[in-house]
Amino acid sequence: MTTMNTAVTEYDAFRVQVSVSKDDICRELYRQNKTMIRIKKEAVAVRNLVRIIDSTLKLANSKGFRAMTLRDLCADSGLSMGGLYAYIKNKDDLIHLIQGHGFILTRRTLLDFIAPETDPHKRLFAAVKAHLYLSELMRAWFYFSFMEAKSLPASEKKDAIAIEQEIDDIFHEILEYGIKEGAFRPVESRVLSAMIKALLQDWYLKRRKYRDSDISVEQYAATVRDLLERYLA
Amino acid sequence: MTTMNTAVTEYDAFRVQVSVSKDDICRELYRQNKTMIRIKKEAVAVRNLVRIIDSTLKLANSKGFRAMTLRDLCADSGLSMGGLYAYIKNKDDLIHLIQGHGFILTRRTLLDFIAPETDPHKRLFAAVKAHLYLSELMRAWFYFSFMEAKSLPASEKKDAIAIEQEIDDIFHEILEYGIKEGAFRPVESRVLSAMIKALLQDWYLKRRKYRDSDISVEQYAATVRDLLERYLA
DNA sequence: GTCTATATAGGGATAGAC
DNA sequence: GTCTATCCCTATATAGAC
Repeated sequence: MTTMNTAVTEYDAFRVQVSVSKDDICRELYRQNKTMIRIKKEAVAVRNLVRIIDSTLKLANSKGFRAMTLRDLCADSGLSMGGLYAYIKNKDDLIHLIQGHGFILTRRTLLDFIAPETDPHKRLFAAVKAHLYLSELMRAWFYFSFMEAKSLPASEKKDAIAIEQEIDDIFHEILEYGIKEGAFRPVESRVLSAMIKALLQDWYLKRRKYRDSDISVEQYAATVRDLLERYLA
Repeated sequence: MTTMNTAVTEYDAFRVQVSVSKDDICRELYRQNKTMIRIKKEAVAVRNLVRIIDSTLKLANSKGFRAMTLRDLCADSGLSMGGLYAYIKNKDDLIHLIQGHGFILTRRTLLDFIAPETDPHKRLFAAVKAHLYLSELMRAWFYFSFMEAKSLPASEKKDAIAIEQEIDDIFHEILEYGIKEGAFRPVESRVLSAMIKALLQDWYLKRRKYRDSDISVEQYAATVRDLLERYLA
């Protein structure tokens, strides 16, 4: 490897490693929703899906999904009403389209990143970092999913809750394992894992605040680790 | 005082002390908004305001403010459309009506509860408890304000952000003071106060989860204190 | 002060041209 | 595959009776 002048942060490395590009995700979305989408050419469909999802996230996150009209969406994305309706059969399908990936990707990423770690301390920190870095990378998705969770149709809401629970469980398990191994002192692992999630969530819910205070994702991750290490020591 | 068989928790005592009843708050709201409200008899107005606000919080918190129709609201509150419009001039006034009090009350309560404490440890824990207990007492208000913050008209949004900042500052000040006094080790107090708020917020954002896990507000408060004490030691 | 009935607009959804 | 024009319903808001 050649020497580089620019500082490569751990987050940068993470970004390269997961490499979830908009195009990749929209391509996957297209393939998953071929029955609903009327467009046959993949290249065209993916290009428009990127625009649709970008605009939906932007508008819904700034004024709320319900307050966003499809005319707003068309104006922002450059599509016409007719064009838009080649990709969805109704407005709620936009939620469906967006929702599917965020949480599943989170779960996969968390598991991928803790898998190689056997030491409880390292496992815990790996999970914390994976969650923070991923939500940093896809903060619009995370924010949307959190804010519009109540708008989900019953069936999807159940899925969303289940996946949330799984993420909870990942942290709970790491804590329980660490306690059993004697790496952590015995604590109420249920309460603590809930709190860990609260801290991770704040990173994408209050993104602006942290940006204004010049707090980087690495710094935040380090503080969370520090807080947990001292509590568990 | 006579001895009692039922266990009186600290939270119960808090509730008595702040004694923010729905009626009191709605009476204050009525007086503040006399220009907008067409009803002249205070007793009548307050009774209806209680119903309107109760129903709005209930419906908006379950499906979102925008998704809630005024017909929903009328059905739930028992008022007619005409009746409702004696209290507001448009739907957004409902936000205005509800929003005003929560944060201001929080600030007042926080300051009241930390004022008598001089020891940094006690001050910090008093603020934590005051925030948790108040949000427990008025969780619908807190949840609504958080979720509908983006729907606020620009002028009110500015106020809301300013008050939020003030609450942040209260914690920041306690930490800085404690560090200066040597009661706490030197830490990044900005990051930590942001995290404290994240933990406090989670209590009302994820109320169901904590209820399902049988975690009481006192237990949560104790864990937060423990976490902070160990971090700051 | 409260109700019912009604006006109006705005937004979701579609038909059909190109 | 994409656009424009239009349909139609729903939800806000008001007028006017009681």
